[in-house]
Amino acid sequence: MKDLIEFRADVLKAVAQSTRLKIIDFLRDGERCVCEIFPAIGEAQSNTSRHLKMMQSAGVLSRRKDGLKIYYAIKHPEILEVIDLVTDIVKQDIYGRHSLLKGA
Amino acid sequence: MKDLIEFRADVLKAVAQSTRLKIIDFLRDGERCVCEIFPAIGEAQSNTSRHLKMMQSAGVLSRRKDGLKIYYAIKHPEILEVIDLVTDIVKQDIYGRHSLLKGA
DNA sequence: GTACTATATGACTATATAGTCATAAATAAC
DNA sequence: GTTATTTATGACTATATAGTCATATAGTAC
Repeated sequence: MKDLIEFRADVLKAVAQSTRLKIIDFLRDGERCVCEIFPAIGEAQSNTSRHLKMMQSAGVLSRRKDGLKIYYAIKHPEILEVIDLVTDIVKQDIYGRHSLLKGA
Repeated sequence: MKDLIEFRADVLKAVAQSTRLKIIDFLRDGERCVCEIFPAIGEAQSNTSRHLKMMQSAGVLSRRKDGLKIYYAIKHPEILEVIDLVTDIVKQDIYGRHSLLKGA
């Protein structure tokens, strides 16, 4: 049976990919249906649907059905804190290291 | 060139795997050499070395050489906050969902 | 120099992942 | 019923990842 460490890895994996990070950023303002999400992030509907399902399975997104549409939302606000902390790390470390902030 | 979103994905990927989470947990108390890390987590030296290198490349670990030994440490304390937040999510959500807390 | 210790890496296998395209399933409107 | 809309999924390809084993590299002790 899966233990705590594997569940933690699953949640982290669910947010550790560019397309999924774009989805999460788009969901910051609240729930959105698939038909709003995939054009916003510039990915195919089928690929977007797979990523949404994956994040829901990991416990990162919630899913609500309303007629034809399926609305996804960020399930735990802590996920946004996680991403903001990682953004801090990147800005301190990697961005500096690669001199991407020449203009800043 | 890599953009902010890809660097964030790299950092998250660096912590989104069981073996690497074990390493990070072991490094909570401070820096350790490879010869201490791999027996502690129960992995082969070569595999441990690859994971350490990967985490250092992503900016998650620092590396210090002292004679024959290489000491790795958590570079940004925010990483531990990230993992603690994810642990909270798992305890709220996944652990509950899978009824692993029957005794709690 | 040799012998030993600690770490990294090349070559490989097996599995997982991201993405595409076509299509299925479910609901809505008529 | 038919048609249109929205989402999910099967089948597939290409790439990435985790791990193993043997060996190379770098430093220490003699």
